[in-house]
Amino acid sequence: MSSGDAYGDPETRRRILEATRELISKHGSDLRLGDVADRAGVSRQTIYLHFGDRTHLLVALVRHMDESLDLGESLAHVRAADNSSEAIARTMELHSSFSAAIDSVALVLESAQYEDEALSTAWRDRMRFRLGVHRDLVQRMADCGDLADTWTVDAAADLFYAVTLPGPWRELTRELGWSDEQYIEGMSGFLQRALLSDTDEG
Amino acid sequence: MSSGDAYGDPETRRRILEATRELISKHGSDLRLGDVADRAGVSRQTIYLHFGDRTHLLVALVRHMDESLDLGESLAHVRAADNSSEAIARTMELHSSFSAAIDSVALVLESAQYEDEALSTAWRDRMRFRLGVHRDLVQRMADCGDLADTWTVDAAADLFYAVTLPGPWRELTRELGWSDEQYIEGMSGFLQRALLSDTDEG
DNA sequence: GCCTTAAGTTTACACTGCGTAAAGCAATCT
DNA sequence: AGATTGCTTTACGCAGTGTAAACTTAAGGC
Repeated sequence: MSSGDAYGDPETRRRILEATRELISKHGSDLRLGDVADRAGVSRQTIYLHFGDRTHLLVALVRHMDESLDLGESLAHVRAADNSSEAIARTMELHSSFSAAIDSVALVLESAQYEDEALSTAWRDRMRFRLGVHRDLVQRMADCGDLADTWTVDAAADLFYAVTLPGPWRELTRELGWSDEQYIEGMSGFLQRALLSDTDEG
Repeated sequence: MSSGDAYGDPETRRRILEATRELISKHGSDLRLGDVADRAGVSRQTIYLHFGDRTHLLVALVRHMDESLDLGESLAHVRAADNSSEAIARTMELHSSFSAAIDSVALVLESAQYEDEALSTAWRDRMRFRLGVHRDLVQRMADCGDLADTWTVDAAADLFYAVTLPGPWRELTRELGWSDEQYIEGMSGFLQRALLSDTDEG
């Protein structure tokens, strides 16, 4: 009912998802399905026909955004870095642009996940993937001998991941007035000092 | 109507706030005022008499928790540390116990702040205070010459603050299975390496 | 003892947003 | 022509918030 078998015209579906994304970025979690319908140029019931309920609309939105953002290319660029310091810097560049793009949706999903089973799994899926990316990165650092002795790969990966969550990004850039550059520079330096061995920090 | 002039019996007020806290830790942001009333042994209308509406109940809860937690003592213990490394470690101990105590409420407030003016100011007030505590701490490090040259006091304070927000704590301890000790140890080491000058990391 | 005020209860109701149900309409397939 | 698909329209049930008004109970003033 929810995942594979899409009801109706894919174009209509897409328009609804786009409308949802736009309204979330304006009104956060208190978006009304009626407004989404209006914005998509569709009746409210159509949303129910396509997605079943509010929750599954948001779940679909997560997938939709992942698909439309096409992470693969950016990740390849990170992996192409020829030293650990540069890899961290490129990761933070990616985080910066990515966070800005998904923040309003992330905010809603983050907070809804603890009240909603389906949303929770969708969001945690995403986060697991994110964690995996960081783990690979840290593993590479370790393989090069760049990871400081203090850290196991797992511990460093978890910290790298946790510290670059949307929350801290939001606080620094949205509340404390850091520019994108400041965030990238600051966090990169922070992580390089914390994770890499003292010999080659950059 | 909301802040200074408290309506009714302070004891009743306290019971309502306690009930709110307990129910939030169970049901998160979808607590129902009816349930709060039941739990507090009071009619639903009494809540409205005391707090006006749902929002101002939550605002009052923020103040209530701050008062009941009595931060002062713990902060004194942090300041009594005789080197920067130890100060960071003690800060993380404080964060650990504190985060666990307020997490469920923090989660609700964090997410609601972007939809609700009154809640937003209440929560940001709290966060400003938190930031100030970290800034003082970093200032002390700088005064001792322990802060790494890379950092200005402001940048280091912002990062210290942002990285120790409830979000990362929640992710590490709740989702990635870190124990309290692991969080304290891991984050302390992380911050010490990142912020302190290379000569004396501990 | 009587009056007043404060604190809280009870009942009732309006409003909003979610979700469901059913009938109808237009286009397309066969 | 008949059936299916995609969507609309109208209608309704339900839960939770917030408001209003009338009633109860207890404490204080004098």
